[in-house]
Amino acid sequence: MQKSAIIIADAHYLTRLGLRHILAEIPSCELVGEASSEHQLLHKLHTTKADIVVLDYNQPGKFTTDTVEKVRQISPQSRLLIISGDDDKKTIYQVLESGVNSFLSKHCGEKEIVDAIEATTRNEKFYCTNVLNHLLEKSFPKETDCAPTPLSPREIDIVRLVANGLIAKEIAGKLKLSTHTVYTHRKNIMKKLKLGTTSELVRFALTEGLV
Amino acid sequence: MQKSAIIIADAHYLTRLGLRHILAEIPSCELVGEASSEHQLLHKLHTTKADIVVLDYNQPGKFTTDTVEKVRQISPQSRLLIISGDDDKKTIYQVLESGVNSFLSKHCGEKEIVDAIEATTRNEKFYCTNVLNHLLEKSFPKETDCAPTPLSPREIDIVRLVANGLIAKEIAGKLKLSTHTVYTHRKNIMKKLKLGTTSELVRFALTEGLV
DNA sequence: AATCAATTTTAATTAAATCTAAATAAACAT
DNA sequence: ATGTTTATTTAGATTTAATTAAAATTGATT
Repeated sequence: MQKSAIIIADAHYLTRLGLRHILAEIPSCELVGEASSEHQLLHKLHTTKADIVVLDYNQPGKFTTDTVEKVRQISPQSRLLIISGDDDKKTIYQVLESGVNSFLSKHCGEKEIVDAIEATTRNEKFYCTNVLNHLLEKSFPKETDCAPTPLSPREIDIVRLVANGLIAKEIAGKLKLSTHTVYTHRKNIMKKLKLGTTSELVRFALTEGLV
Repeated sequence: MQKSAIIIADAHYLTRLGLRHILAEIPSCELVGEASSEHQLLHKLHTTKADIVVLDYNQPGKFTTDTVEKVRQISPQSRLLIISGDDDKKTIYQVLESGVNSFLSKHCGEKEIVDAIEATTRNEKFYCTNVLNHLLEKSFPKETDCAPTPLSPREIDIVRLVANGLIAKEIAGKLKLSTHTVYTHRKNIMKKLKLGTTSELVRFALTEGLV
Protein backbone atom coordinates (compact mmCIF):
# COMPACT_ATOMS: atom_id res chain seq x y z
CA MET A 1 0.00 0.00 0.00
CA GLN A 2 1.18 3.43 -1.00
CA LYS A 3 1.84 5.84 1.86
CA SER A 4 0.21 9.27 1.77
CA ALA A 5 2.72 12.07 1.26
CA ILE A 6 2.11 14.87 3.72
CA ILE A 7 3.41 18.41 3.90
CA ILE A 8 3.08 20.35 7.13
CA ALA A 9 2.58 24.07 6.67
CA ASP A 10 2.47 25.86 9.98
CA ALA A 11 4.04 29.06 11.22
CA HIS A 12 4.81 27.69 14.68
CA TYR A 13 7.78 25.41 15.16
CA LEU A 14 6.19 23.79 18.20
CA THR A 15 3.08 22.91 16.26
CA ARG A 16 5.15 21.41 13.46
CA LEU A 17 7.08 19.38 16.00
CA GLY A 18 3.86 18.09 17.54
CA LEU A 19 2.40 17.17 14.18
CA ARG A 20 5.64 15.48 13.19
CA HIS A 21 5.38 13.16 16.16
CA ILE A 22 1.75 12.40 15.56
CA LEU A 23 2.44 11.62 11.91
CA ALA A 24 5.29 9.32 12.91
CA GLU A 25 2.72 7.18 14.70
CA ILE A 26 0.51 6.80 11.65
CA PRO A 27 1.86 4.00 9.45
CA SER A 28 -0.04 5.05 6.34
CA CYS A 29 1.51 8.52 6.31
CA GLU A 30 4.86 9.88 5.31
CA LEU A 31 6.04 13.39 6.04
CA VAL A 32 7.64 14.74 2.86
CA GLY A 33 8.09 18.40 3.73
CA GLU A 34 7.54 21.29 6.08
CA ALA A 35 6.93 24.98 5.49
CA SER A 36 6.63 27.87 7.87
CA SER A 37 5.27 30.40 5.37
CA GLU A 38 3.13 30.53 2.27
CA HIS A 39 6.14 31.25 0.11
CA GLN A 40 8.00 28.19 1.36
CA LEU A 41 4.89 26.07 0.97
CA LEU A 42 4.22 27.05 -2.63
CA HIS A 43 7.86 26.47 -3.52
CA LYS A 44 7.80 23.05 -1.90
CA LEU A 45 4.64 22.10 -3.79
CA HIS A 46 6.38 22.78 -7.09
CA THR A 47 9.11 20.25 -6.33
CA THR A 48 7.31 17.69 -4.19
CA LYS A 49 4.08 15.82 -4.78
CA ALA A 50 1.81 15.99 -1.74
CA ASP A 51 -1.32 13.97 -1.08
CA ILE A 52 -2.21 16.06 1.94
CA VAL A 53 -1.27 19.57 2.99
CA VAL A 54 -1.79 20.20 6.68
CA LEU A 55 -2.23 23.94 6.69
CA ASP A 56 -2.22 26.51 9.42
CA TYR A 57 -4.88 29.05 8.67
CA ASN A 58 -4.47 32.75 8.56
CA GLN A 59 -1.24 33.34 10.46
CA PRO A 60 -0.72 37.01 9.60
CA GLY A 61 2.38 37.41 7.44
CA LYS A 62 2.80 33.66 7.07
CA PHE A 63 -0.37 32.14 5.68
CA THR A 64 -3.35 34.09 4.41
CA THR A 65 -6.89 33.30 3.44
CA ASP A 66 -5.70 33.06 -0.17
CA THR A 67 -3.23 30.30 0.58
CA VAL A 68 -5.91 27.64 0.17
CA GLU A 69 -6.69 28.87 -3.32
CA LYS A 70 -3.03 29.06 -4.32
CA VAL A 71 -2.36 25.54 -3.09
CA ARG A 72 -5.28 24.28 -5.11
CA GLN A 73 -3.98 25.90 -8.27
CA ILE A 74 -0.46 24.56 -7.94
CA SER A 75 -1.44 21.13 -6.71
CA PRO A 76 -5.06 20.30 -7.45
CA GLN A 77 -4.73 16.69 -6.35
CA SER A 78 -3.63 17.61 -2.83
CA ARG A 79 -6.21 17.35 -0.10
CA LEU A 80 -6.26 20.12 2.47
CA LEU A 81 -6.45 19.62 6.22
CA ILE A 82 -6.79 22.95 7.96
CA ILE A 83 -5.70 23.47 11.54
CA SER A 84 -6.90 26.86 12.61
CA GLY A 85 -5.81 28.78 15.68
CA ASP A 86 -8.88 30.95 15.50
CA ASP A 87 -12.17 29.28 16.11
CA ASP A 88 -14.49 32.21 15.77
CA LYS A 89 -17.51 31.97 13.52
CA LYS A 90 -16.14 34.15 10.77
CA THR A 91 -12.93 32.17 10.32
CA ILE A 92 -14.75 28.87 10.45
CA TYR A 93 -17.30 29.87 7.83
CA GLN A 94 -14.56 31.21 5.59
CA VAL A 95 -12.65 27.98 5.77
CA LEU A 96 -15.69 25.78 5.28
CA GLU A 97 -16.81 27.76 2.28
CA SER A 98 -13.38 27.33 0.71
CA GLY A 99 -14.22 23.65 0.41
CA VAL A 100 -11.32 22.07 2.27
CA ASN A 101 -11.38 18.37 3.06
CA SER A 102 -10.88 18.49 6.78
CA PHE A 103 -10.88 21.09 9.48
CA LEU A 104 -9.48 21.00 13.00
CA SER A 105 -8.93 23.72 15.56
CA LYS A 106 -5.72 23.86 17.53
CA HIS A 107 -7.65 22.86 20.63
CA CYS A 108 -8.25 19.36 19.31
CA GLY A 109 -6.82 16.38 21.12
CA GLU A 110 -4.51 13.79 19.61
CA LYS A 111 -7.29 11.37 18.79
CA GLU A 112 -9.20 13.88 16.70
CA ILE A 113 -6.02 14.90 14.91
CA VAL A 114 -5.11 11.33 14.09
CA ASP A 115 -8.66 10.57 12.97
CA ALA A 116 -8.67 13.66 10.80
CA ILE A 117 -5.43 12.76 9.10
CA GLU A 118 -6.52 9.19 8.51
CA ALA A 119 -9.92 10.27 7.23
CA THR A 120 -8.23 12.71 4.88
CA THR A 121 -5.91 10.02 3.54
CA ARG A 122 -9.02 8.01 2.72
CA ASN A 123 -10.33 11.09 0.87
CA GLU A 124 -13.06 11.51 3.43
CA LYS A 125 -14.02 14.66 5.21
CA PHE A 126 -13.39 15.25 8.90
CA TYR A 127 -14.45 18.24 10.98
CA CYS A 128 -13.75 18.44 14.68
CA THR A 129 -16.51 18.83 17.26
CA ASN A 130 -15.93 22.52 17.69
CA VAL A 131 -16.31 23.19 13.99
CA LEU A 132 -19.38 20.96 13.78
CA ASN A 133 -21.04 22.91 16.55
CA HIS A 134 -20.60 26.15 14.66
CA LEU A 135 -21.75 24.57 11.43
CA LEU A 136 -24.89 23.23 13.06
CA GLU A 137 -25.65 26.59 14.57
CA LYS A 138 -25.49 28.11 11.11
CA SER A 139 -27.59 25.43 9.48
CA PHE A 140 -30.14 25.01 12.20
CA PRO A 141 -30.39 28.23 14.16
CA LYS A 142 -32.05 27.81 17.54
CA GLU A 143 -35.74 28.34 17.38
CA THR A 144 -37.24 30.55 20.01
CA ASP A 145 -39.14 27.59 21.36
CA CYS A 146 -41.19 29.58 23.83
CA ALA A 147 -43.75 30.76 21.28
CA PRO A 148 -43.25 28.99 17.97
CA THR A 149 -46.11 30.69 16.19
CA PRO A 150 -49.26 32.01 17.69
CA LEU A 151 -50.96 31.25 14.38
CA SER A 152 -53.89 28.91 14.02
CA PRO A 153 -53.67 26.00 11.54
CA ARG A 154 -55.86 27.82 9.07
CA GLU A 155 -53.77 30.92 9.38
CA ILE A 156 -50.65 28.91 8.67
CA ASP A 157 -52.33 27.60 5.51
CA ILE A 158 -52.85 31.17 4.43
CA VAL A 159 -49.30 32.24 5.22
CA ARG A 160 -47.94 29.31 3.25
CA LEU A 161 -49.97 30.12 0.19
CA VAL A 162 -49.17 33.81 0.36
CA ALA A 163 -45.48 32.99 0.61
CA ASN A 164 -45.84 30.68 -2.35
CA GLY A 165 -46.84 33.63 -4.45
CA LEU A 166 -50.63 33.31 -4.52
CA ILE A 167 -52.81 36.36 -4.17
CA ALA A 168 -55.91 36.40 -2.01
CA LYS A 169 -58.26 35.53 -4.82
CA GLU A 170 -56.25 32.48 -5.81
CA ILE A 171 -56.02 31.36 -2.22
CA ALA A 172 -59.77 31.73 -1.88
CA GLY A 173 -60.22 29.58 -4.97
CA LYS A 174 -57.84 26.92 -3.76
CA LEU A 175 -59.32 26.76 -0.29
CA LYS A 176 -62.88 27.23 -1.51
CA LEU A 177 -63.39 30.34 0.56
CA SER A 178 -64.53 33.85 -0.05
CA THR A 179 -61.67 36.21 -0.81
CA HIS A 180 -62.95 38.21 2.13
CA THR A 181 -62.22 35.32 4.43
CA VAL A 182 -58.70 35.22 3.16
CA TYR A 183 -58.29 38.92 3.78
CA THR A 184 -59.62 38.57 7.31
CA HIS A 185 -57.13 35.82 8.02
CA ARG A 186 -54.37 37.94 6.61
CA LYS A 187 -55.39 40.86 8.76
CA ASN A 188 -55.41 38.71 11.88
CA ILE A 189 -52.05 37.24 10.99
CA MET A 190 -50.53 40.64 10.42
CA LYS A 191 -51.91 41.82 13.74
CA LYS A 192 -50.64 38.79 15.63
CA LEU A 193 -47.18 39.06 14.13
CA LYS A 194 -47.12 42.84 14.11
CA LEU A 195 -46.26 42.96 10.44
CA GLY A 196 -47.12 45.75 8.05
CA THR A 197 -46.73 44.44 4.53
CA THR A 198 -46.99 41.34 2.40
CA SER A 199 -43.23 41.36 1.96
CA GLU A 200 -42.68 41.08 5.67
CA LEU A 201 -45.17 38.24 5.78
CA VAL A 202 -43.28 36.35 3.10
CA ARG A 203 -40.02 36.86 4.94
CA PHE A 204 -41.61 35.60 8.11
CA ALA A 205 -42.78 32.47 6.33
CA LEU A 206 -39.36 31.84 4.86
CA THR A 207 -37.33 32.43 8.01
CA GLU A 208 -39.80 30.39 10.04
CA GLY A 209 -39.46 27.48 7.64
CA LEU A 210 -43.16 27.45 6.78
CA VAL A 211 -42.30 26.91 3.14
CA MET B 1 -10.83 3.78 33.25
CA GLN B 2 -14.58 3.28 33.07
CA LYS B 3 -15.84 1.62 29.92
CA SER B 4 -18.65 3.25 27.96
CA ALA B 5 -21.90 1.31 28.14
CA ILE B 6 -23.43 0.94 24.71
CA ILE B 7 -26.84 -0.17 23.55
CA ILE B 8 -27.37 -1.13 19.93
CA ALA B 9 -30.81 -0.33 18.59
CA ASP B 10 -31.22 -1.54 15.05
CA ALA B 11 -33.99 -3.34 13.26
CA HIS B 12 -31.66 -5.54 11.23
CA TYR B 13 -30.02 -8.53 12.82
CA LEU B 14 -27.12 -8.40 10.38
CA THR B 15 -26.38 -4.80 11.25
CA ARG B 16 -26.45 -5.57 14.94
CA LEU B 17 -24.10 -8.46 14.37
CA GLY B 18 -21.69 -6.25 12.46
CA LEU B 19 -21.78 -3.57 15.11
CA ARG B 20 -21.28 -6.16 17.81
CA HIS B 21 -18.03 -7.26 16.22
CA ILE B 22 -16.80 -3.71 15.73
CA LEU B 23 -17.56 -2.88 19.35
CA ALA B 24 -15.69 -5.97 20.50
CA GLU B 25 -12.57 -4.47 18.97
CA ILE B 26 -12.88 -1.20 20.89
CA PRO B 27 -11.41 -1.64 24.38
CA SER B 28 -13.10 1.42 25.84
CA CYS B 29 -16.58 0.17 24.98
CA GLU B 30 -18.87 -2.42 26.46
CA LEU B 31 -22.05 -3.65 24.83
CA VAL B 32 -24.76 -3.72 27.48
CA GLY B 33 -27.85 -4.35 25.40
CA GLU B 34 -29.52 -4.70 22.04
CA ALA B 35 -32.94 -3.77 20.77
CA SER B 36 -34.68 -4.35 17.47
CA SER B 37 -37.59 -1.99 18.02
CA GLU B 38 -38.40 1.23 19.78
CA HIS B 39 -40.45 -0.59 22.36
CA GLN B 40 -37.58 -2.91 23.27
CA LEU B 41 -35.17 -0.01 23.36
CA LEU B 42 -37.22 2.12 25.72
CA HIS B 43 -37.78 -0.84 28.00
CA LYS B 44 -34.07 -1.59 28.05
CA LEU B 45 -33.25 2.01 28.88
CA HIS B 46 -35.42 1.83 31.98
CA THR B 47 -33.42 -1.03 33.37
CA THR B 48 -29.94 -0.40 32.01
CA LYS B 49 -27.77 2.70 32.11
CA ALA B 50 -26.38 3.52 28.67
CA ASP B 51 -23.66 6.02 27.84
CA ILE B 52 -24.29 5.66 24.13
CA VAL B 53 -27.27 4.51 22.12
CA VAL B 54 -26.40 3.48 18.60
CA LEU B 55 -29.69 4.02 16.88
CA ASP B 56 -31.04 2.99 13.54
CA TYR B 57 -33.10 5.83 12.14
CA ASN B 58 -36.61 5.62 10.84
CA GLN B 59 -37.11 1.93 10.20
CA PRO B 60 -40.87 1.94 9.59
CA GLY B 61 -42.64 0.03 12.36
CA LYS B 62 -39.44 -0.33 14.37
CA PHE B 63 -37.90 3.07 15.00
CA THR B 64 -39.52 6.37 14.17
CA THR B 65 -38.44 9.97 14.04
CA ASP B 66 -39.79 10.35 17.56
CA THR B 67 -37.50 7.70 18.98
CA VAL B 68 -34.69 10.19 19.46
CA GLU B 69 -36.91 12.39 21.60
CA LYS B 70 -38.19 9.49 23.65
CA VAL B 71 -34.70 8.22 24.34
CA ARG B 72 -33.69 11.66 25.49
CA GLN B 73 -36.58 11.84 27.93
CA ILE B 74 -35.94 8.47 29.48
CA SER B 75 -32.17 8.71 29.53
CA PRO B 76 -30.96 12.30 29.18
CA GLN B 77 -27.34 11.42 29.87
CA SER B 78 -27.13 8.98 26.94
CA ARG B 79 -25.35 10.17 23.84
CA LEU B 80 -26.94 9.26 20.53
CA LEU B 81 -25.10 7.87 17.56
CA ILE B 82 -27.42 7.59 14.59
CA ILE B 83 -26.82 5.14 11.77
CA SER B 84 -29.27 5.93 9.04
CA GLY B 85 -30.12 3.77 6.09
CA ASP B 86 -31.55 6.72 4.20
CA ASP B 87 -29.11 9.39 3.20
CA ASP B 88 -31.43 11.75 1.44
CA LYS B 89 -31.43 15.42 2.32
CA LYS B 90 -34.67 15.38 4.22
CA THR B 91 -33.70 12.57 6.56
CA ILE B 92 -30.27 14.05 7.18
CA TYR B 93 -31.61 17.48 8.03
CA GLN B 94 -34.21 15.96 10.34
CA VAL B 95 -31.59 14.01 12.20
CA LEU B 96 -29.14 16.89 12.45
CA GLU B 97 -31.80 19.21 13.74
CA SER B 98 -32.70 16.73 16.45
CA GLY B 99 -29.30 17.48 17.93
CA VAL B 100 -27.74 14.02 18.05
CA ASN B 101 -24.08 13.61 18.91
CA SER B 102 -22.94 11.62 15.93
CA PHE B 103 -24.33 10.62 12.61
CA LEU B 104 -23.26 7.89 10.20
CA SER B 105 -24.93 6.46 7.16
CA LYS B 106 -25.01 2.71 6.60
CA HIS B 107 -22.58 3.15 3.73
CA CYS B 108 -19.74 4.06 6.07
CA GLY B 109 -16.68 1.88 6.31
CA GLU B 110 -15.33 0.29 9.49
CA LYS B 111 -12.86 3.09 10.18
CA GLU B 112 -15.51 5.79 10.19
CA ILE B 113 -17.75 3.69 12.40
CA VAL B 114 -14.97 3.06 14.91
CA ASP B 115 -13.95 6.71 14.88
CA ALA B 116 -17.54 7.77 15.38
CA ILE B 117 -18.01 5.48 18.36
CA GLU B 118 -14.75 6.58 19.93
CA ALA B 119 -15.52 10.25 19.34
CA THR B 120 -18.93 9.78 20.89
CA THR B 121 -17.45 8.11 23.97
CA ARG B 122 -15.27 11.20 24.37
CA ASN B 123 -18.47 13.27 24.16
CA GLU B 124 -17.37 14.71 20.85
CA LYS B 125 -19.39 14.96 17.71
CA PHE B 126 -18.71 12.90 14.61
CA TYR B 127 -20.46 13.12 11.25
CA CYS B 128 -19.46 10.98 8.33
CA THR B 129 -18.30 12.42 5.02
CA ASN B 130 -21.61 11.89 3.33
CA VAL B 131 -23.48 13.78 6.01
CA LEU B 132 -20.92 16.57 6.00
CA ASN B 133 -21.35 17.01 2.29
CA HIS B 134 -25.06 17.53 2.68
CA LEU B 135 -24.56 19.85 5.62
CA LEU B 136 -22.13 21.98 3.67
CA GLU B 137 -24.50 22.17 0.76
CA LYS B 138 -27.16 23.51 3.08
CA SER B 139 -24.87 26.01 4.78
CA PHE B 140 -23.02 27.21 1.72
CA PRO B 141 -25.26 26.75 -1.29
CA LYS B 142 -23.52 26.93 -4.63
CA GLU B 143 -23.97 30.27 -6.29
CA THR B 144 -25.29 30.18 -9.82
CA ASP B 145 -22.53 32.34 -11.15
CA CYS B 146 -23.53 32.08 -14.78
CA ALA B 147 -26.25 34.74 -14.93
CA PRO B 148 -26.33 36.61 -11.62
CA THR B 149 -29.22 38.93 -12.34
CA PRO B 150 -30.31 40.64 -15.49
CA LEU B 151 -31.48 43.53 -13.32
CA SER B 152 -30.18 47.06 -13.59
CA PRO B 153 -28.71 48.73 -10.48
CA ARG B 154 -31.81 50.81 -9.99
CA GLU B 155 -34.00 47.76 -10.30
CA ILE B 156 -31.95 46.01 -7.66
CA ASP B 157 -32.53 48.98 -5.37
CA ILE B 158 -36.23 48.52 -5.84
CA VAL B 159 -36.15 44.77 -5.26
CA ARG B 160 -34.19 45.27 -2.05
CA LEU B 161 -36.64 47.78 -0.68
CA VAL B 162 -39.65 45.70 -1.65
CA ALA B 163 -38.12 42.67 0.05
CA ASN B 164 -37.47 44.78 3.12
CA GLY B 165 -41.17 45.32 3.46
CA LEU B 166 -41.63 48.76 1.94
CA ILE B 167 -44.59 49.46 -0.29
CA ALA B 168 -44.26 51.41 -3.51
CA LYS B 169 -45.23 54.71 -1.96
CA GLU B 170 -42.57 54.41 0.75
CA ILE B 171 -39.96 53.43 -1.78
CA ALA B 172 -40.86 56.43 -3.88
CA GLY B 173 -40.43 58.65 -0.83
CA LYS B 174 -37.12 57.10 0.12
CA LEU B 175 -35.71 57.30 -3.39
CA LYS B 176 -37.35 60.64 -4.15
CA LEU B 177 -39.24 59.26 -7.10
CA SER B 178 -42.80 59.21 -8.27
CA THR B 179 -44.70 56.12 -7.17
CA HIS B 180 -45.33 55.55 -10.84
CA THR B 181 -41.62 55.20 -11.39
CA VAL B 182 -41.47 52.58 -8.71
CA TYR B 183 -44.37 50.69 -10.22
CA THR B 184 -42.76 50.79 -13.63
CA HIS B 185 -39.54 49.38 -12.26
CA ARG B 186 -41.47 46.68 -10.52
CA LYS B 187 -43.30 45.82 -13.67
CA ASN B 188 -40.06 45.58 -15.63
CA ILE B 189 -38.48 43.47 -12.91
CA MET B 190 -41.44 41.12 -12.86
CA LYS B 191 -41.27 40.82 -16.62
CA LYS B 192 -37.54 40.13 -16.66
CA LEU B 193 -37.77 37.54 -13.94
CA LYS B 194 -41.09 36.13 -15.12
CA LEU B 195 -42.67 36.58 -11.72
CA GLY B 196 -46.32 37.17 -11.05
CA THR B 197 -46.68 38.45 -7.52
CA THR B 198 -44.94 40.46 -4.85
CA SER B 199 -44.46 37.33 -2.81
CA GLU B 200 -42.47 35.72 -5.57
CA LEU B 201 -40.39 38.85 -5.85
CA VAL B 202 -39.55 38.75 -2.15
CA ARG B 203 -38.58 35.11 -2.40
CA PHE B 204 -36.37 35.89 -5.35
CA ALA B 205 -34.62 38.61 -3.36
CA LEU B 206 -34.11 36.31 -0.39
CA THR B 207 -32.87 33.30 -2.29
CA GLU B 208 -30.62 35.49 -4.43
CA GLY B 209 -29.07 37.00 -1.33
CA LEU B 210 -30.10 40.53 -2.25
CA VAL B 211 -31.09 41.16 1.33
C1' DA C 1 -74.94 27.54 29.84
C1' DA C 2 -71.57 30.68 28.97
C1' DT C 3 -67.33 31.90 27.04
C1' DC C 4 -63.63 31.84 24.03
C1' DA C 5 -61.00 31.04 19.89
C1' DA C 6 -61.16 29.85 15.22
C1' DT C 7 -63.38 30.17 11.07
C1' DT C 8 -66.30 32.09 7.96
C1' DT C 9 -68.91 35.84 5.54
C1' DT C 10 -70.79 40.66 3.92
C1' DA C 11 -70.65 45.46 2.44
C1' DA C 12 -68.35 49.75 2.02
C1' DT C 13 -63.96 51.96 1.63
C1' DT C 14 -59.23 52.78 0.71
C1' DA C 15 -54.96 51.85 -1.04
C1' DA C 16 -52.12 49.65 -4.21
C1' DA C 17 -50.96 47.85 -8.60
C1' DT C 18 -51.49 47.85 -13.68
C1' DC C 19 -51.77 49.52 -18.29
C1' DT C 20 -50.83 52.78 -21.86
C1' DA C 21 -48.00 56.14 -23.34
C1' DA C 22 -44.10 58.90 -23.45
C1' DA C 23 -40.02 61.98 -22.26
C1' DT C 24 -35.08 62.22 -21.05
C1' DA C 25 -30.26 60.81 -20.81
C1' DA C 26 -26.45 57.86 -21.52
C1' DA C 27 -24.19 54.17 -23.99
C1' DC C 28 -23.32 51.94 -28.38
C1' DA C 29 -23.02 50.71 -33.07
C1' DT C 30 -23.03 51.74 -37.88
C1' DA D 1 -22.82 62.25 -36.67
C1' DT D 2 -26.98 59.82 -36.46
C1' DG D 3 -29.92 56.35 -35.30
C1' DT D 4 -30.72 52.55 -31.81
C1' DT D 5 -30.98 50.58 -27.54
C1' DT D 6 -31.26 50.64 -22.50
C1' DA D 7 -32.04 52.72 -18.17
C1' DT D 8 -34.41 55.94 -15.94
C1' DT D 9 -38.10 58.80 -15.12
C1' DT D 10 -43.12 60.47 -15.15
C1' DA D 11 -48.54 61.10 -15.96
C1' DG D 12 -53.46 59.76 -16.36
C1' DA D 13 -57.00 56.46 -16.42
C1' DT D 14 -58.24 52.01 -14.93
C1' DT D 15 -58.38 47.78 -12.52
C1' DT D 16 -57.47 45.03 -8.89
C1' DA D 17 -56.15 44.00 -4.33
C1' DA D 18 -56.23 45.01 0.42
C1' DT D 19 -58.34 47.04 4.55
C1' DT D 20 -61.76 48.03 7.79
C1' DA D 21 -65.64 47.17 10.76
C1' DA D 22 -69.30 44.27 12.01
C1' DA D 23 -71.15 39.94 12.62
C1' DA D 24 -72.72 34.89 12.16
C1' DT D 25 -71.31 30.13 12.86
C1' DT D 26 -68.90 26.29 14.73
C1' DG D 27 -66.44 23.67 18.20
C1' DA D 28 -64.04 23.28 22.30
C1' DT D 29 -63.41 24.47 27.28
C1' DT D 30 -64.85 25.63 31.73
